Amino acid sequence: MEKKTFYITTPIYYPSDKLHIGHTYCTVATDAIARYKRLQGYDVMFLTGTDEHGQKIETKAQEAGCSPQEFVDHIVDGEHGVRDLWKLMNISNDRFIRTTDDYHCESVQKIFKKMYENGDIYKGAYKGKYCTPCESFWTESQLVDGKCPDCGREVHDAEEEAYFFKLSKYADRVQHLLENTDFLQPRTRVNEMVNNFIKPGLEDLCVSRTSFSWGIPVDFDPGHVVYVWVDALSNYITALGYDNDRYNDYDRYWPADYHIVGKEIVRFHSIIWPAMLMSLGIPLPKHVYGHGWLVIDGGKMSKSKGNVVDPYVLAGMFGVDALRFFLLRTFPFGSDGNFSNELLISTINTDLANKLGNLVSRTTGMVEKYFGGKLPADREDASEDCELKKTVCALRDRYEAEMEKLQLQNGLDEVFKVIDRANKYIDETAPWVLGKDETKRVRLATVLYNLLETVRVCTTLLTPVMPDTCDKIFEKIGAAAEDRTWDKANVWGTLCAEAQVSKGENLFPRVDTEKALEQLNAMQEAQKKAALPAIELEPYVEEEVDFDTFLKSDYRAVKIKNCEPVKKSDKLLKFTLDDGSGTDRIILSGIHQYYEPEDLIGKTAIAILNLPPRKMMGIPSCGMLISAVHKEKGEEKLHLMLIDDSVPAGAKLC
RNA sequence: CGCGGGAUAGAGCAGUUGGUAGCUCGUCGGGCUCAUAACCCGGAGGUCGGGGGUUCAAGUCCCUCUCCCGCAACCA
Repeated sequence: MEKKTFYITTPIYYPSDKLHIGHTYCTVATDAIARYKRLQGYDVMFLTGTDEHGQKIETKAQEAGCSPQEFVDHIVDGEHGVRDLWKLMNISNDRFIRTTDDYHCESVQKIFKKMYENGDIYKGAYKGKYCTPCESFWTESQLVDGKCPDCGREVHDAEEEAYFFKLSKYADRVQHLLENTDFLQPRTRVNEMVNNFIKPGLEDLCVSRTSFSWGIPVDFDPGHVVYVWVDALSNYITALGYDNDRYNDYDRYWPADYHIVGKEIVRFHSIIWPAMLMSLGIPLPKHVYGHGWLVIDGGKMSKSKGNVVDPYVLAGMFGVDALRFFLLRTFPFGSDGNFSNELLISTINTDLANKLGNLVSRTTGMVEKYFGGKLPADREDASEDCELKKTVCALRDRYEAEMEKLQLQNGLDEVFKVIDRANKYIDETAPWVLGKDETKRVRLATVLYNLLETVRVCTTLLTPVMPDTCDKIFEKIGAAAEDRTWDKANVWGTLCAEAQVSKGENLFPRVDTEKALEQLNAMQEAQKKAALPAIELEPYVEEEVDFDTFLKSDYRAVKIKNCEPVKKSDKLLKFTLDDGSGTDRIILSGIHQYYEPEDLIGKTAIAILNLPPRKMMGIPSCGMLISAVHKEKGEEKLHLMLIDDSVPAGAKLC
């Protein structure tokens, strides 16, 4: 009989930087689900990979002084790269796709062309804010204080020729999909998508660019490269061989059962991706699951905060399985979870060392101590065994119910309830008392066998989360290959009556919390410092500015007559200035995080007056105050240029 | 101003269709000695963010307010 298939994917990660604990969380979770399905007997296809194109990579490569391809090769295949990380974390992906793979590029060109030919992609103009020195387009919302977020310089309206996908055409069908099916999970994500993106009206989507070149060329229009959406999202089908000859599994595995994605990219997977597939006329994936984030102290993990957690460090200190277990046991999969080293250590000590590890240790220890590692075959049941047996046999179903909802933490919780029960059972039956009475040998053997069986079932169900550790436990309790299956996980009495049992090494040594925390803090501190340059300067402008142009810039000393925060804005301050002309001048400047308004009133600053007026938060700003900017240890620093108060208002700088 | 999420014992969290408020850590007391100073039992500790409403009954449903976090579109 043909096995049922199960196709599951992680996002393809963007290798502009090393991956962190958040990526690891997502991939480990997906891996555990894939392993769970394999355990159940499914024919599983588990895909992960990297999304390697785009301007950011192009820029990063330039900074590193290598080609974009060399840059991504290093991050993906280099030491401590993406592949290394997944190998370390024992990720069982069946396939790994890179969007720079030849077959993927070919397929994407065909997909793009198909959508163009069926009329869903058309040529138009992409309008945005353009920063000439950076050669970058930005959206209004990306701008920092109305300026280029990369270099801080002024941007101007510009447009470039681009291809657009008729996303709007599919808005109704997508809305129906989200609202009336279980396509997008957990359900809480649905409102977010519909209210934020669909109801205000879906705009057509820009799917090509000419402003950078690191991407898949549009084959029928040189100069254009395919922009991220069509390129990246297509990976889920090209990796199966859609429109290419590299693989041949599309018919077998598509549509996908689950795309597991972080909540930040739910939008792309639940709106754009289905619309693209509708356009291509191919079936939609069954589910998109948007998991939560690991946050630190309630806030987002970020490089600038210097609180990014390195999975290599944690796996090295505590072991891969302990880390995998912690990630899946502790956090509810659908919502955010608060990560901390303290929590990690306490989870390892409580669940893994004290409960699971200790249960295995005391059980196997007693089999060795009282029976030399091999139980006799005779049994003598007692009434107190019934409850344990019933609980253990019912465990698989309870676990399955949670796992099917992808509530991994609840599934694990069910297993640990049984482990707790087993530890209690030892207390109730007091084997050490039985051990002192020669006439109770058979009863003692029964108690220990019941414990071994309990351990066997729990271990089977923990395998998807801790594959290596579970193998070790199976070894210790003498479980044969056929005792380790899903089918036997709700059957009592599977383990051979005279199985060879050995105690061996402890599975999870207790962690000395104080020492470990100290070590971690020291490492993270060192890492933080090493990663950040002491002082970072804006890149120098290579291009020359001719003298006449320079002279056109009208820099003047100005007196700050008044200064107040702009309502509803975190950053903007509104300055009322005396520029010597007799008329007040209003300039807005986004420096509230550096200065309090009352500290600036009465000071003398420098402004350029003849910039075209520009509205921010509805208020026109006539000019710009001049500040000196740089970065210290990665932190943006800004100093407003204040000059001697004896300089009169309006004095020209030249 | 918009959208979404959150607020439950000292800390971190769970609470499905409304029906005696749970778990882990910590804390206090007891038990046990097979085990990784672990394990087992018991106690203390909660006006379930504030206010109002529906109901025989609300942590759970409705309204409103306060505070925290995130998102705001072509940015993975």
